[in-house]
Amino acid sequence: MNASTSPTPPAHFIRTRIARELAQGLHERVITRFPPEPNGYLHIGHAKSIVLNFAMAAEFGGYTNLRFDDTNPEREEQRFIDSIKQDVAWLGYQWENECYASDYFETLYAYALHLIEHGLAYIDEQDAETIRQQRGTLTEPGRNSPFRERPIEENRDLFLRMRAGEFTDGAMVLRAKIDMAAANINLRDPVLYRIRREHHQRTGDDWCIYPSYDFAHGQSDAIEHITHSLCTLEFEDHRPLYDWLIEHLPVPSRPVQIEFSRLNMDFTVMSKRRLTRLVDEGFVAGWDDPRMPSIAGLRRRGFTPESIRNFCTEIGVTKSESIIPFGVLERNLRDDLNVRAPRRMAVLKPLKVVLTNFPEGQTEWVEVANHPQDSAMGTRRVPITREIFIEQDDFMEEAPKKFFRLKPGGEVRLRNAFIIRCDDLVRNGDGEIIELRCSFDESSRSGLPGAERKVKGTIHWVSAEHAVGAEVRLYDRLFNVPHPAGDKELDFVEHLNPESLEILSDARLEPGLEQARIGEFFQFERLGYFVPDPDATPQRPVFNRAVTLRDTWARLEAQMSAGS
RNA sequence: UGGGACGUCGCCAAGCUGGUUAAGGCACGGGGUUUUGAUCCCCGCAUUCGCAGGUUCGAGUCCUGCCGUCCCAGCCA
Repeated sequence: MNASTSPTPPAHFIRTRIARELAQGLHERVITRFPPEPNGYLHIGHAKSIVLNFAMAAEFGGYTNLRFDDTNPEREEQRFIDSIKQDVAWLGYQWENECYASDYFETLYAYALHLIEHGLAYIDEQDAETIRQQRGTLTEPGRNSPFRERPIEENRDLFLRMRAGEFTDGAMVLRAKIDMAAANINLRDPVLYRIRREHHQRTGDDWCIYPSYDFAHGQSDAIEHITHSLCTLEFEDHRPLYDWLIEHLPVPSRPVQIEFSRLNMDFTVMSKRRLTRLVDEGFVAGWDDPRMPSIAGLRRRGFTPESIRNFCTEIGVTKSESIIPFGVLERNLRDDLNVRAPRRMAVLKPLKVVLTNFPEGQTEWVEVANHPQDSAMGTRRVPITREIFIEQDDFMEEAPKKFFRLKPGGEVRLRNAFIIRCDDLVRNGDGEIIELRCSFDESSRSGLPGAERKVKGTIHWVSAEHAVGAEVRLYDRLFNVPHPAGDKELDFVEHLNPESLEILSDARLEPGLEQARIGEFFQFERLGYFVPDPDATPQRPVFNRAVTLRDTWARLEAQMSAGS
């Protein structure tokens, strides 16, 4: 491990428990695993699990395996394995071993035989529907299968032949012989092996029988000497089965399962099934669409591994269900980038301004700090000319009293330059303002004594002649309700926010930004944090807004309009 | 109605075997600094721990009962 997080990680029940166990000498070190099924991309919810697993192992002197739970070839694909590895590595974690449940198929098969030989498993020839009916309900016990008392030798023979491919898919299954009357339905003779003629991405056609999750997971943990098998709450009911199998099998170690609550966030969906639908049905551009809560999407959007790790640490680990506001993740990004991102100026929606007393054809270069609080980040030179662009939002013809930006007859400071006064407006045939004519105060240049003069507002700008045209993509929440998946009546896609993506095709960037590479990030002053998008070409820069700056003014504005 | 789990400030979340005034973060409110209405810095922010009883000198922490929420009846994971 390597990824550093907060200095003092908050206490949580798993950390506390492990620390106590170590103190008691129950383990020498902690070995964990992150066990994704390769049937989709990783999302922010997985990040919580990844951070937890790697943190526990790292803090207690062990390591973490990356293990693919590939027991169902029907839905698993190599491309998902590749993306998962990329995402875990990008988050900043290095796994000790790359493992696959499928690597243990032979051992698992031997374990199954062991169960059979000890009279603890049997071959059931009933179909799925019959087994389901016999299982009983939440309130009624199940009934024994007519095959439950099949002699050991016969079970053995049938299982051997199952593997040999003598039977058709679904013809029979191997079931654990536990208790059909158990209150816990997982203990009502759960299926351990099923026949499935499906090509496996790793074992090819070697097998036509595949172990179920319950049979594969705990035993894989034991084989890898995992000390703590951390999983989410929905597996709590499986723990008795997990323990039963470990207890009755000649496994090399005895792992324990500990459950914690999964991550939920508002205004998004987190289940792999729903995310897959968004991709497959074209509601988003792909798994790496910047609006997706997938790791790939967040990465493309501009989130940093640090911000995601800090977020996962900050939200804590408990057994209580919670819904974290999406804004918490965004704030973690701001906190990270505020310190590290070089500042630049960019105008998203340009409004032309002519500085009437600025010499025509002249270019002045102003020295600008790359970071207002961190002089180590150096300075750069930015050109200013007679014609510049400012943000359309930074001018109002009829402005409210608290509007500190430019208005007719008003003054404002051009960031890093000088104070200007708006003298005139130029309109087009439709009466729209298409240009401002301003004069600047020579004595108020940055660095001169007159720069001390205070004006209410400071706005950013870019030299018209030098500006780089670019496309800028702004993102808003993917859904317009807090809990899109929680609607009983409406399909969650009905809650998709039609305005989640806004493309600005006429943005003007400070020169130099066209050189930006994937992986770099910037604060466009007063606007937010932006990163180059892979869609960019040498001729056409494309930037994504990862997150806005905190905007107290927008909040006030909203309050004012709501109050009036 | 069976089993498993959870319920501490608007959102997260500490709180071990019961013992002074119920951590911390975020959000929020107020003030200060500021050529980003950003950042940063101060200050404020639960007589109360789902509810009701009980045990105790003393309970968020123990007991009883109730209420609410989530998960489980795939040959998915």
